[in-house]
Amino acid sequence: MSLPHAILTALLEKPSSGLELTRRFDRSIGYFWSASHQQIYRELGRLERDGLVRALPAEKPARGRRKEYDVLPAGRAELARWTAEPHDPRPQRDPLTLRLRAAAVVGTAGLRAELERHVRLHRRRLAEYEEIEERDFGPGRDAAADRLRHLVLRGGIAQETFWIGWLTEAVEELGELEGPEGPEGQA
Amino acid sequence: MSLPHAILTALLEKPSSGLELTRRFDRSIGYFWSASHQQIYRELGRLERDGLVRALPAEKPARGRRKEYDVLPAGRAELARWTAEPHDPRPQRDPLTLRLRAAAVVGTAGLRAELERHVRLHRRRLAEYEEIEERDFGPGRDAAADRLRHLVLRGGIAQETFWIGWLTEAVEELGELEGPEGPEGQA
DNA sequence: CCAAACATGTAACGGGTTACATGATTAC
DNA sequence: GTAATCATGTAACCCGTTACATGTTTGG
Repeated sequence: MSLPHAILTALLEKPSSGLELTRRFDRSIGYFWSASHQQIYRELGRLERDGLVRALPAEKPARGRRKEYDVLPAGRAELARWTAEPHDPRPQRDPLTLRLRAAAVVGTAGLRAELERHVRLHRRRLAEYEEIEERDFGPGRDAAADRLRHLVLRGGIAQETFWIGWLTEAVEELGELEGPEGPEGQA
Repeated sequence: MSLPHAILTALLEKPSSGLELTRRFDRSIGYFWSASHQQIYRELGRLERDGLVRALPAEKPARGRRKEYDVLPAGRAELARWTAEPHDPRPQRDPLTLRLRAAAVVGTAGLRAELERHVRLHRRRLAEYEEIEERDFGPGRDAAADRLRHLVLRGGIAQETFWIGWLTEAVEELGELEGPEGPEGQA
């Protein structure tokens, strides 16, 4: 039950239409909570029905017409409640690790290239983060109000750094198992 | 679409009943792919229907009677296919990070204690991993066949280490924002 | 005999994904 | 006018969660 709270957070930062939210869930917010436009419209409907957000009055509301939302007091209260409430970490589900375990049984054919591809993806993501850090939190720009935002960004950077390091180790390990000639299939 | 493949991997490692699988998904496999018994029974039914696994013949199959499964050739082939196939990393969804971002808008009240609780949870998980590492991969015990399993475990250890480090930093940051007297609510 | 533990399920529901539908605005 | 783009939606499906149901074996 986090999507509504992600939307409330986004709308408190800046009132938006569904499409604008979708765009923001592809960038900053999407770095730690992604959502498709279908999810967002469905959830906006519920939040409006439940009195947590409202659509700003438009002259002629209709399908295809831009609808801007902002957060009502009840929405802000609900977000504050949820933020302070304890939640256990979600159960782990990492397909790539699972595939390594599977490879121990059915063979490592093809996995090495895939791991290298993931290294590249994580490197790209890390570069994005570092660019944002330099732009938004460079020397002399770290305003006190942005401390939490910077903290979150550093978390993303550390996370990507972890992936790159571990995946690189995994590639080396597979290399030793497979030998220099390439994959051998069934181990 | 990873649950069936997690089950196939588990069954190839060792043919099991539904309940045994459930137990294993609470320990080793569950460290990177968790599943409830309801999920497991539902999925075992589908895998059997699709000819990927079979229930070992029992004299009188009935509800409440133990049913042991093992993997058919088609199941092994499907697992090998899936393991080698490219898959993009899943979209990020981290509620704790989201809550930090929300806290930047509605205030940090209560969050510090929650972060400290998460640090404790991750420390405990890390201790489990390190215990397993010492038991299974201690000096002189690192057989070549277990290289991949050890690699996966080191990944878990690095991941937990990342969380502990970042969350500790987050606690300090909140401490500075809130001051020594405690939370102040709305920032 | 009865309780506890073992063991296998069913049903309902919400979230996330994919595919598709429809209307409005803008640029050519 | 019409094609592209902006913008909001609907429908169907599967996965994961929660709650509940039912039968079997074991120990006292």
